[in-house]
Amino acid sequence: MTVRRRDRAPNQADVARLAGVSQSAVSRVVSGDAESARISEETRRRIFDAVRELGYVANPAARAMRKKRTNLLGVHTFEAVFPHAREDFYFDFLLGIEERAEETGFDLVLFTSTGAGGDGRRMVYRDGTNRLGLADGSVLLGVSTDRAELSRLWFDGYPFIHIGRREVPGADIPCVIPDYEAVTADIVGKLAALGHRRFGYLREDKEMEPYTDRRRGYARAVREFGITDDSPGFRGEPELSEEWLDRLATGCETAVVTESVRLANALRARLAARGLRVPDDLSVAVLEGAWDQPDGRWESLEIPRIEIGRIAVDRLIAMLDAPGRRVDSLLVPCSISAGTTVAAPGR
Amino acid sequence: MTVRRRDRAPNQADVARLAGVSQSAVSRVVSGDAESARISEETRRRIFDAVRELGYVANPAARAMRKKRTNLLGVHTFEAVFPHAREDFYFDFLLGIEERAEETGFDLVLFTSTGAGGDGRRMVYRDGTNRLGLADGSVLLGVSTDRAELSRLWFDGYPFIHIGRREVPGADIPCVIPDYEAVTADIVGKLAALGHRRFGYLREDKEMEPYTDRRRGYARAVREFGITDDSPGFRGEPELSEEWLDRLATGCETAVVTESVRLANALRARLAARGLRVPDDLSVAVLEGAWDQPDGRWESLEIPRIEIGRIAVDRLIAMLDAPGRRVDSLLVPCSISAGTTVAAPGR
DNA sequence: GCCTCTTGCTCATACGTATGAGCACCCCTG
DNA sequence: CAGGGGTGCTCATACGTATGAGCAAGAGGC
Repeated sequence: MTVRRRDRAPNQADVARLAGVSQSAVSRVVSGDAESARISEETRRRIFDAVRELGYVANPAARAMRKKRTNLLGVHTFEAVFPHAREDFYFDFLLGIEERAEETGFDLVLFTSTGAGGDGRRMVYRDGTNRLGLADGSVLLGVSTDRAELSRLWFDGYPFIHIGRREVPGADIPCVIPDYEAVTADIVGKLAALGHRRFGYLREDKEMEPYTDRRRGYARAVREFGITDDSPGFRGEPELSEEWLDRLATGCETAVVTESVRLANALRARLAARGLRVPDDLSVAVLEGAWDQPDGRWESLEIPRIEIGRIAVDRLIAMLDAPGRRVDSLLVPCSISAGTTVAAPGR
Repeated sequence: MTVRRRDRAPNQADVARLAGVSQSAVSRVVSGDAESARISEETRRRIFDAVRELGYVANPAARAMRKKRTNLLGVHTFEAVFPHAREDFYFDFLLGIEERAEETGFDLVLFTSTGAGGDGRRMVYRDGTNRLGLADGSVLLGVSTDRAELSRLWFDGYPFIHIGRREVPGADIPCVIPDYEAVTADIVGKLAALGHRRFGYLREDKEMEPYTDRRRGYARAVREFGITDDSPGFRGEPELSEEWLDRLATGCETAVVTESVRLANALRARLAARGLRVPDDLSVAVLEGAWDQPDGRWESLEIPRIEIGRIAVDRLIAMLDAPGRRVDSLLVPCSISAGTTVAAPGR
């Protein structure tokens, strides 16, 4: 006998015909539902024989439509490019998500097509379709989160979880949140323990939650440790101005906390131009995860990204298992990554 | 008015009711089919209004079931763990696949669940379901390819493409293949041009296509360049024996070609134990992609992995667009990655 | 011999979308 | 005003699976 490659996949009806039973009997047996206990051993065998002979496999789309579950978890980023480079901020989150999806038996959909509009924006809703809808639930991430889409997703009752805190009025977005507030206070505490009393704060020109969290943590630490900070950043101005650099040069402040590696690098360069060195003349700590730099490691944060990815998947699955039940956001502690850019105040 | 979070997603029937038209009119308008041109501007507007009001989005499962297209491309590896680490052999393939999927407007499903059986094996067919079936087509990769599953997929008419050559009797597996044969001949040619005439060949103890391809290329080069090779590896024995090392120590052979970095490293270590150095006493080339080593770069291959990933996606899409049409396998040229482990024969 | 319970199935329908066929109406032409 | 042709929709059905309801046959009890 010659096996022919077939063009149409067999369905349960085909199996049923061959086994001499009804389609529903086939469904009961192959899907292993509760009623299937009441199918005789003999019939069951005949059905499985037919399944094997025809090479039947369930149609996932039909199954998904009927059961309203696809066993897929989605991953969507609002950035223009899907973050797949190792260096990328988001890569480790993806790693954790993947690991946990694999362990829990879900497949993962990377929603890359949502960016194919050509306008550089990634949209959830496009052409009258919520692409995420294909997945039972999704993990969202990205700095440029679209609040309107987040809000709509929530009101649509779509199960999702966001990595990083995002707030939308009226909605109650479930997030897994690196605890920037606490670790910021910790890092200030560490500097205070070294003897620093006069601080400067250098902020990004952004008003998103991750930054306001850091600022809240910083402000709290300032109160708590009796620190003096008259820097523009602390008052809310994002400038790294000549005047402030001049003032730093006077040695008035002994420590500066910056919101990003970018700012820290800029600060160091401008200080160097004035003959000042880090950490000898000024201690600098960075409030984000910092890769190794050519000239030493920044005192910075360690965000447990893989862990956060895993947690996000777990919480998402919890939402799927208990629809309707609200899932709270979760703070995940971060640690301090010791670097070579802080020291006891020199003078 | 207070917006309530809804529990059930609206469907076309809901939209139709609100707009005062039939469900099919809604389908025609929102899916933008050919007939939709024959819906009046006025009705179209009413439908879109209703769509907006209800927040309707098409159900992807139902749409997939009806159109038999999900706009999803799958990625399946036969390895136990999904290759997501940068260092991983497969990572760059994934990168290319992702890039191209994004550009062509497909989403990507990472079939991670296929490994959740707990037995360490990744299966396509499990629990009476071909998980890949959810995607319109899939890219398969992995060294430990399961021939039986490959064969079954092919006879089932499922559109897929394999990265790396794999042959299954009776089936006609479409592959995207790094051209190991040609680049192996090239690398031998390069050594021959340096003046090497007596070669040794060190083989892995595996009989898979990627290795037979290399061996074929090597054998061809041996004929073509008039090379002498009496090594065990060339005759088919995978041993790195003491006797052969002794013989190498006599300086009889001036160049050795190995099938893997692993073997090359072992060779170098054993040579060093005999006081021989690479490339001073012996030139060594490696027939696979080699990361940088602590002690210099191996003369080796450069496999255009990203490019291969991209090509795989393109060919897969071609299969989807022309079902039934057979798609040939494609050889992709590799280049030589110059290293520090070959030199002109010294003596 | 009648009733009830259990076993082992089948029937019928729902899920949401897409689409060929068809129908009513209007406009135009001769 | 008959006939033809377009316009703008609706009807009905298919896709493949899952599942509540139901039915026939046999077992068991009185």
